[in-house]
Amino acid sequence: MKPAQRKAVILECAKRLFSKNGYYRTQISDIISEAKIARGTVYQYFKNKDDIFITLLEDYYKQWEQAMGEWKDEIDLATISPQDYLRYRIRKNLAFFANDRDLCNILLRVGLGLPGNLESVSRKFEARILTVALNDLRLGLHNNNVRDDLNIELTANLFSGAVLRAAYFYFGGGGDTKAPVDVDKAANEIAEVFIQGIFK
Amino acid sequence: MKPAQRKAVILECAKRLFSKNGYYRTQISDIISEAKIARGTVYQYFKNKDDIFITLLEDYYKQWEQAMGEWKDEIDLATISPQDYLRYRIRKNLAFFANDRDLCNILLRVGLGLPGNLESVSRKFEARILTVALNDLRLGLHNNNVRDDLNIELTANLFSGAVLRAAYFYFGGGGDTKAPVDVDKAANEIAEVFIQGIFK
Amino acid sequence: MKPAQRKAVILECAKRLFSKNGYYRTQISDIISEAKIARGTVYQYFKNKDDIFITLLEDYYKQWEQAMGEWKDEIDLATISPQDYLRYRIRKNLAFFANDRDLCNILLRVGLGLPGNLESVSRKFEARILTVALNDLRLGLHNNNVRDDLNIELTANLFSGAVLRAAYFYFGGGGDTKAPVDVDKAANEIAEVFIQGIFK
Amino acid sequence: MKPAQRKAVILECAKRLFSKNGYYRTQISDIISEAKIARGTVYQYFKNKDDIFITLLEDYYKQWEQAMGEWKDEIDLATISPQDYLRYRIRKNLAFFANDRDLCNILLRVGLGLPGNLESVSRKFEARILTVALNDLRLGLHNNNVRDDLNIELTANLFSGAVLRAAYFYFGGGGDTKAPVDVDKAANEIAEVFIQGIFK
DNA sequence: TATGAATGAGTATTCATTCAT
DNA sequence: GATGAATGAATACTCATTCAT
Repeated sequence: MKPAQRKAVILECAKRLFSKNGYYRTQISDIISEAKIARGTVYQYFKNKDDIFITLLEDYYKQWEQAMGEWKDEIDLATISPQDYLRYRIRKNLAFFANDRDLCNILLRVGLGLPGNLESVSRKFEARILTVALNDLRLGLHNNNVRDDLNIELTANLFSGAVLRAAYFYFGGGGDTKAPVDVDKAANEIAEVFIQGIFK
Repeated sequence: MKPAQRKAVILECAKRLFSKNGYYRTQISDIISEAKIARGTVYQYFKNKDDIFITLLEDYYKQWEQAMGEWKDEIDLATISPQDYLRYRIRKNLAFFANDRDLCNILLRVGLGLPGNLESVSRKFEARILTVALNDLRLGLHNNNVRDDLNIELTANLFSGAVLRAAYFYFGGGGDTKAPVDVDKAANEIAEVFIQGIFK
Repeated sequence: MKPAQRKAVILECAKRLFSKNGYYRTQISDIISEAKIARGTVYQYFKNKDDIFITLLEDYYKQWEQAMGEWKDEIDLATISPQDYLRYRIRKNLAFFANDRDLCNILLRVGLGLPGNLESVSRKFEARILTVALNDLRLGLHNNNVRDDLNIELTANLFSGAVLRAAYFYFGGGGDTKAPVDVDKAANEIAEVFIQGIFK
Repeated sequence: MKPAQRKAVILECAKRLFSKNGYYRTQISDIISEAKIARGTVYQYFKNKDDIFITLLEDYYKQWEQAMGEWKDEIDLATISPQDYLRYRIRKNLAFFANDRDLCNILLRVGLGLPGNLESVSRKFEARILTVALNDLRLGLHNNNVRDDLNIELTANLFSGAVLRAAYFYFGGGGDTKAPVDVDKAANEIAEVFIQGIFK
């Protein structure tokens, strides 16, 4: 097996375990028996247990940023309606989280209680999601699409809280495989709830 | 000091520490030095560390149930408009979480990664909040106030995700004391976002 | 058993083991089985393995300083001959090292190869012994007792190297108990070798 | 690179590292990165880490024996004075240790705390140095040059302790290059200290 | 009831050595 | 011969819990 593959295997197993059991209850012993490798091998690829976790989150963070940044090719900002833009954003997020239940769990449910250094990585991601929502609202305000009296900071929190919760509802959680979700439909339904309350 | 007082002191200190550092990073040593008691004394009042955490959550759960159940005296279900009922519910929740930042943090941010037995307690609370939202929506549907095409299970998730996030936004988080929040105003603002999307 | 006693027992056992096997080959497991205590107990009294070693050396260093400083009551500097002063110094050192074979071994044979932080402690002691010898020679030079052409820095090294080696010869080394040594006689014999070469 | 060369490179690097950090703190990783070879290559030339260390010491031991044995061509035993013989011996030793600071450090400061098997190699060398000194003294006694009342076993210890310490003083120790030493002058100075005390 | 010294199972990490390529 | 990824035995240290005083 090539090094890159092996590193990927370790990450994959670690992800599954962190998702299921959290950081502390996942032990190096679990990871190596899951990945069928020797104890020392983990330390060939990662400095320590933290490093595995951070790598996982950072990778995911980068993927999310990339996914969110792809819109330039998918929609036409000049002509799209604010409502459709919102639908698009929600769909994009849902689709992203739908991809990987484990990372979804890790991001949405592992927070406080991580070793201090890891917490900040987790927070960074969360903060970024909030910021993107906030920026979208500001843009809408600037374009005169959003209700003038809207408390946009609060609304960004409501929105991101709601969407992440929906992602967790659909894609996260325990062992039993959930029914496949129609992401487009779900995105539209979420959008319908917010459209009236946000836009003019 | 009377036993009941002493137990309360332990809980108070534990709460503060769990809120700040999470379950694992809070050690018995921290609790006893904060509570200025001897190591063994903790075990006079609690079976073990888990027991402290569970007691904390269960107490909070009961308080929440009670707070949510008080509406019979505060509003008149027969005459209240659906919109006002929503506002009332949101306000009620915000006011509850506003009471105790530490418990707010514990509930909203400590989740995955607890020892198995604790996780279920944490989940139970969360599930209950969701259920209440769901029941409210069902009631609204039954009373013909809520949009017929609304996916109420999803919406309950959106709603509870949004409100809990707002609570965390306003009341939770780190050390710096946040500015006092006008709970009524915040509740109304949240309601405005949802009213149009939920009701007919 | 009182805490102070227990700490002393740990130090005693650790000393014996460090003396016999050196720092690295002495394991916490060895210490606890020798001291008949639990693993965790060691860490009630010492921060870590280093701390035990440092405590041992620092204690010994203090004892040595004290022993060397007692001369004010034992001899009369105003009337003592340089030769007798030398004899006295040697006897003092021999007597000190004769007290404790284990510490003798630790000091004289454990040096390079300690963890970096411990090395400096070990060096400090050695350097101090050298300095005392050097100061004595300077004093002799000043009092016009010592040969004018003597390279005193080199001689201090020769002298301390010789005396420490003699201490190790008489008191240090392996398991078999050596015959009891007449410290006074040995000190005089050592002195005879140096007196002619050092003094005018 | 030829095998013999490669083996020499490994030994050279290992020597430098053992001298600087001792046996335990020198790791195979250090040696291979210093020697710019692969991990496995070390084990083509040496059975294990111990083998490197032993080889180093044994080589040095042989060199020392050879150097000490060359006197037949350099001095004339029949005519040399006991004093000159002593000077010669000291010079010979100093010159030998002056050659290689690293081996000087390893021999003089790495002792107790080596893995059991290595310790004996180190001791053997030390014992040999002592024996040579002892034999010289016995010879002097036999030739009626040495003081009749001299404790020659003790004196051999004093002498070897002093000379090794002087070697360490002049040639051993840390990173900063010491000023070049006039070995002849130093040898004479050392001799002056001992001559009067040893000889009739 | 209160204490805090003692306990020991549990865990991350290291590093010499091996062996397939 | 040379390589370096893989191995796993070994080891220091943690921390919830107990129990004699």
